[in-house]
Amino acid sequence: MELNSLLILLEAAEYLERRDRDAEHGYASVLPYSSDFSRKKTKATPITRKAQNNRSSHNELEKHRRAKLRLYLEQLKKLVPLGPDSTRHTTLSLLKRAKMHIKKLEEQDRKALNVKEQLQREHRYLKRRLEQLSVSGSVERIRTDSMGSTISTDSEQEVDIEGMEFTPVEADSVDSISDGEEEEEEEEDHYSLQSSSSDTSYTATHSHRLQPHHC
DNA sequence: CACTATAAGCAAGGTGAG
DNA sequence: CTCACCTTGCTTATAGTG
Repeated sequence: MELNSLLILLEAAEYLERRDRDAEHGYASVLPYSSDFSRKKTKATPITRKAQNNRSSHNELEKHRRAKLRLYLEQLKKLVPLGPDSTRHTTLSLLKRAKMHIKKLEEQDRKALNVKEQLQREHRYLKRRLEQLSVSGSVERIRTDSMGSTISTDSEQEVDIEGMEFTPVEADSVDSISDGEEEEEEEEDHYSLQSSSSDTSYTATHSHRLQPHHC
């Protein structure tokens, strides 16, 4: 479905909600037109043949427009997960559901983005650590004097990072991290030096392997 | 540029079905 | 009574014309 149509439908949903709310309070809802716009019926004008033609063609066009609207609603219905009561739904309820669904998707998207950024930071951190260790020859020592428990190849570590799965708890921690995102962004280099909560747990589990000289 | 004609869209009010 | 549909009048945008 075109985004435009969806936006129009969402606006419609908001308008209908507002109208219902306003009706409860006994005052007219604000129309999309100018606020003082009052739709007055004009005095009856004699209906000419031409006017009749115009009118019927206009009716026809209006019918077309409604059909299009119905079509969009049908398409929307396919996109929005409907509840168990999916057999009975009104236009308004469908639009409300669509609105909720979009909000949910936006939230999921935001969370996924946070997780991705977190993983990227960890990836950068580990890369730097690896470089540091290679320079000091630590990696070579690890390879020679350990026969199983330590990391063996770069590719294996790559798999570790890529394969990391975030439990809901981790995702939450990521969320809490994102609250102070701005500071973290500007102090990105500090990431490897200062340990954030998840960082700490990560280095705690991995540092004993990566830093044998500390043992 | 001002005016007019036309098309498209919107909202109000009426109506019938469930 | 609620909802969807229909009709109709009004507004707005755009194209055409003098």
